[in-house]
Amino acid sequence: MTAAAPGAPRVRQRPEVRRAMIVEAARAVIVRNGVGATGLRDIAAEAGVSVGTVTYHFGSVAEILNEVVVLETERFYGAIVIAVDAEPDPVEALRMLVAPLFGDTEQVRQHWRIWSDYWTAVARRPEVAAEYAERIRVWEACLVRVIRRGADAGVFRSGADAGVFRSGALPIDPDTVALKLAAYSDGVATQIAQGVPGLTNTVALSWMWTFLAHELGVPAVEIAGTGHQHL
Amino acid sequence: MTAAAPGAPRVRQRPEVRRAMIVEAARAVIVRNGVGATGLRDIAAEAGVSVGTVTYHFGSVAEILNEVVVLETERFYGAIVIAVDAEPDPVEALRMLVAPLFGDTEQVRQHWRIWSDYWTAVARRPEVAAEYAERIRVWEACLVRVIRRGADAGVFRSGADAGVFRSGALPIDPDTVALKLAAYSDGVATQIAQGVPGLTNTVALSWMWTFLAHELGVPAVEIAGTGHQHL
Amino acid sequence: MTAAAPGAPRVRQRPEVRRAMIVEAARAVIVRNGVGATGLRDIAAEAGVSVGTVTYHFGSVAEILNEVVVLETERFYGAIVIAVDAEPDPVEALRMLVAPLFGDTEQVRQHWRIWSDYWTAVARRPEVAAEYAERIRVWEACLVRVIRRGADAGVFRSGADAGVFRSGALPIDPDTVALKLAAYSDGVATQIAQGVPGLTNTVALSWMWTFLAHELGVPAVEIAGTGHQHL
Amino acid sequence: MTAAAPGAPRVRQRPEVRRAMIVEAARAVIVRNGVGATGLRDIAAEAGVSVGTVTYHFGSVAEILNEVVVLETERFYGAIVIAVDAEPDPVEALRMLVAPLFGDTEQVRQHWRIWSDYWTAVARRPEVAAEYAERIRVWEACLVRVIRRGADAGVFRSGADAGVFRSGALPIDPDTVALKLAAYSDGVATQIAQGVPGLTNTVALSWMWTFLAHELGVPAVEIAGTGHQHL
DNA sequence: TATGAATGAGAGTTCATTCAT
DNA sequence: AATGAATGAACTCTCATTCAT
Repeated sequence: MTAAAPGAPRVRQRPEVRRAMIVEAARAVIVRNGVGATGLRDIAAEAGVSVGTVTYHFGSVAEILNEVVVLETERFYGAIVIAVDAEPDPVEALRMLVAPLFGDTEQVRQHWRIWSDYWTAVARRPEVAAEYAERIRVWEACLVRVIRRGADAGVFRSGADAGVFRSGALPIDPDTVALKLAAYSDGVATQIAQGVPGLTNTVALSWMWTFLAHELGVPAVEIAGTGHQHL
Repeated sequence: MTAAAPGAPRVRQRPEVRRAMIVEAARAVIVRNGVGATGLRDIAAEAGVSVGTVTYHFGSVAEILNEVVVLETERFYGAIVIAVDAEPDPVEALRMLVAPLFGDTEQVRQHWRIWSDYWTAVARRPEVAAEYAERIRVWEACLVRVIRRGADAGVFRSGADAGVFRSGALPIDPDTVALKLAAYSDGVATQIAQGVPGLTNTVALSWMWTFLAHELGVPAVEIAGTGHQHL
Repeated sequence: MTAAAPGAPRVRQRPEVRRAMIVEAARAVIVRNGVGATGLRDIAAEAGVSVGTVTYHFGSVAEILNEVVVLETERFYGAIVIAVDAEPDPVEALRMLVAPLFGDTEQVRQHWRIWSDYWTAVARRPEVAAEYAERIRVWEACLVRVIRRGADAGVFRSGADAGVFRSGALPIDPDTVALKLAAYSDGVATQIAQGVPGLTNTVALSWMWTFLAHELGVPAVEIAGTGHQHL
Repeated sequence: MTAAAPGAPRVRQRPEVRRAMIVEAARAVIVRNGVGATGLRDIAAEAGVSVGTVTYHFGSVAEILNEVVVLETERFYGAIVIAVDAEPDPVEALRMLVAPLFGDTEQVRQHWRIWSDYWTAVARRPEVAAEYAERIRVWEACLVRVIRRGADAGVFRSGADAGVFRSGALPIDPDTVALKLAAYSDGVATQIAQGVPGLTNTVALSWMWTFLAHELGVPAVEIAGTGHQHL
């Protein structure tokens, strides 16, 4: 709880500062209680301000929730995407992009919690999602770029049927592979969030490497061991 | 609408019958509006009974939602699981178990809608999930059995690193592979539900086959072509 | 205050009964505080029920206000209009219709209070007014009928310019005269509501008779004296 | 919109100037939205100042509304009253005083809009009305003076019962006649505001002349024709 | 068994007013 | 003189739950 003591002196903040504080508070409430249980009064209490202050700075609760997700996205992926786009080696870029998804930190766990809640909340409101989709899908867009670079450079090769039948070199479709990986990582993160025993972030990450090894033919060398341990 | 005609005499039903009718009505409302927008009044109206009748038979709305998911699970997977367990050929059993996930029918779409909504709603209430986990995870449990049979029979082989480096025969862990597939299928179904362009059930199913080809070495013959088409 | 004591036992009423009780309570609040100061909680308190009960029976506060005006209209004018339409003598019918407007009773004062408030509140929402206009304008419609009967029978004659210049028999337009009288009575009632000194209902009524004497040539015999007394 | 350009430097104004600007803005908002929908923020936005500035100059929103009506009254009636009091001929003076009430201009329509809204709003607050009554009733007070002059000069004569029975010369009560006309004009203006079909300002004015012809015996010559046309 | 009127806490939102700057 | 961030009470409306019938 960051909530100010009752009767605390009224402190003025510039709007962008106060907005940021409120969004931060809302993020904390969402992480603790979930999007569905995040109300105006919870946010205000967490931010240590009155409800009036919250509605003064935001037109609606939905606007706050959207801001939280946008903030979360920028904070979580912003630096990563920049670094990845600057990395010349596609294989290394791929590692830099995927590894943070299942880092073993509280920040990662909170990220997935916000993410999964938000998607379900907006699933029935596609018009809301559309407005934010572009800003939110930065990770996936970056992944597409990385895959394309690797495919063009010839370091990624389609392994879709590797070991099953003798296919020649199939062309890689970056959009498809990116979507597959996004779906897979989302699904795995959801399972983790539900507390499946033995499914840690480390294990999840090894699964991603295995998946990419099949899809793009990249070696899953460094952490090869972890992928095979029993759950 | 299943709602009874207005003014129709409401017949007395035995509790289990009335409960089933209400759960059926609740399922319809969830499919139409989503779990988050399913209220007591909606359920009662859909069932053609009063709100009092609903609360007479159920202790809370949450209980109804749980029942819906249990019913959905039994209905969707019940016959499949029995047939799969009776199928001697593990490869055929695997096909029988996975194919229905992304059949191109309204029933399948409704199933995923209920499923994804429920998990997110329930993610914050692990005690609820635990009570129902066993009954809900029948598909996954069946998958574990099938994989174990195939592994024991030697028809499934670890293809985790197939085509990447020359690994010898790694042991298959049925629980792990089942969990992976469950996560993947959930993630893909969520993407479909959000209307990703080009991502149809047919495409999704081909992705599952590809995934299993890598994980278990089973040939993805029948529908091999679809998996490679551009999204 | 009709409000029930706190903790009073929950009493069930049939919907139409409860609705009527709530409308009655809303009427009392409007009379006391005005339409603009009539809120959900005031109505509930006055009716001795919870706010939930009010919203259970009415979809919105606006619906209640409309019901109050409709009730008020029917109660105030219903019997009068029937009697007037049954009265064969147009002059007598006219007296029966106009006299109640400024009867010296609390009911009449309340009526004008509700009436004036409602019209102003609704003036900016013509679509609301339209729905209720027909039911509300029963008095004016009845007046039109009476004037037409009297004009047809030749007992009313245009006195628009009587005493000013020698006009022959001008045709009477019932709609116009009715509208004039409605406007005049509304205006006078508004002045009374604002507590103009010396302006009583009795005086106001004499003004109506004088007005009609000029417009329709009916003698203002009975109360002729009062019209000339100094305010 | 009178609102200042965004980002424009806000000049310091002397209090009476700023007050006048705010009252002017409030008038515009009232005309556009009605008294009931005129809030502090609307006024501030319209005036191009902050809410703080508005409350710095005015103790409450009600005070602003009162000022608007006082301003409106002075502006609408001020010059008229002066001219009327300077006009030696009572009949001509009467014409000069009544004609502007239903002139066919936007200004007139705005005036009645403000006027009717205000009266209903303050009807429940007699203490407010009292404070402003004197300043607001300037028109009525002037009318009283004109009638008295005309009566004293013998050019107005009581026509209360003209054409009905042969009364001798009844004494005219200027206060009563003025109040009657005020009530009538208010009532008719309210009907116009509600959009009664066919009821234009021109027709309304002819009604006023007819009314005064009866009450004071003045000929309704100039526009005599319009008073009789069918609505 | 079944009903549905009644409840009241809690939701988001509005808004006149306060006051530190 | 002017600002505008901050306040909190009050608003309408929703809804799962209770319980007398």
